[in-house]
Amino acid sequence: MSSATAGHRRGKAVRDNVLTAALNELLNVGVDGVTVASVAEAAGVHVTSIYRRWRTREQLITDAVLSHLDPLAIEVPDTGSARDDLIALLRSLDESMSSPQNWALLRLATMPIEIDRLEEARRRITDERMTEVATILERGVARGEISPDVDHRLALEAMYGPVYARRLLTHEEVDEAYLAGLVDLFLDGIRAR
Amino acid sequence: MSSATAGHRRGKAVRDNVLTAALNELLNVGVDGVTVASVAEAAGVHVTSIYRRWRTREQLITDAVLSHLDPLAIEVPDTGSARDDLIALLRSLDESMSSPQNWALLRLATMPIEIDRLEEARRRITDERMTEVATILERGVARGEISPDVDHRLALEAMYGPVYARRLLTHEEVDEAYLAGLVDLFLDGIRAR
DNA sequence: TACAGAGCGCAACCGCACTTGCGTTAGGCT
DNA sequence: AGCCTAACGCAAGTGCGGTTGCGCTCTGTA
Repeated sequence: MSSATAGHRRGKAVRDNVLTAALNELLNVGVDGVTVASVAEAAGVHVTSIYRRWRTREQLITDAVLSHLDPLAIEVPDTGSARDDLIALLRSLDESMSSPQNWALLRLATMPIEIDRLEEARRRITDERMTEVATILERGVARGEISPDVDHRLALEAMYGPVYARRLLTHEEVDEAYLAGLVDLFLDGIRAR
Repeated sequence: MSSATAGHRRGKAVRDNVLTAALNELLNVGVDGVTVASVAEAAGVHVTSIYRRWRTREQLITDAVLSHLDPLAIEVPDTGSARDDLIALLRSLDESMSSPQNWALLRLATMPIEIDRLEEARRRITDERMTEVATILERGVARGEISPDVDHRLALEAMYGPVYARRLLTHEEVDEAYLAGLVDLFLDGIRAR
């Protein structure tokens, strides 16, 4: 009794069923189309059982997305030129937002909910991206293309920000010319010389 | 009858009452706290009448925000240095997001709703900001600080993007050091020289 | 003044998120 | 084997967003 595993252990199965059902619903009908009732039915579980484990619909969706997170597994681009590497990096960021899961994750992040796991996942993803941008920049430094005293974290935010803004805010298209223009701007700066 | 003003003209009063009531509710309880019922009660109007004019709660809120939009009326900073001007510009952008109205507008923009007036308002605000950044950059060019062949629109997006991203996505603090770092990055670029 | 019809009040209704209370079942433990 | 109890099933209910149909009321116009 003193152990944490008192009572039934069917809980695990229920949890797994619900989460996969929720993810399927999410991929089929989108973030806004997911209803707790439909998830419950698809999982062969009662609505009450869902609300016992997840307090809100948002937490359920968040958990479903996080527990089946796509392994980013990005090939760090290595074209031989820092400029092209950075463009490829931004393109891969933009393309990743086409995935329903990642898009759902992004939209959840914009909502005024404090979910620790969300915060943690965002940080994890950011860290992965950080290593990529670090690799690219360091290769660029070795080639003499990139200044050695660049704050990687700041550069990451500066380059990702506009792409996020277009996707989330203005909903404008993110085409190749835009990405190239951004990277060139970041490379050369706007200062006169 | 052939005129567009057939029937009652009480409509105008109802519309105004509802919109100001909605805005008050918005300022008091926040975007998510606004309920159509409470707005109706505060406006002395029935819920049905609201739904006749605005199809959804989102459209009501959007209309309320847009019809009472804060006149931006930004003083274009003129510190004598393009760097400080740009920092001040970003700071004023960030501060504007502290306003409940502007914050509501921003959050509405991130939602998957197609509201023409929202699109239009965003464009209008962007255009106003564009003239500011253009002024700053041109003054910088005249002083020899800024390169003359900078795409103003791209520069605007590039500098605003990270600020938006922090506010909307990571919810990290936007402090003076961050803004200064961003501006310096944009000024000098990351290319080695 | 009287008509016409647009605009509003009103009530009833649906769907969904979320809650509560209680009965039931399925494990782990002695 | 048999108890204990956590976890689930179930039913009923609340509140809010959104919709519909009908009847009344007010106002511009004939």
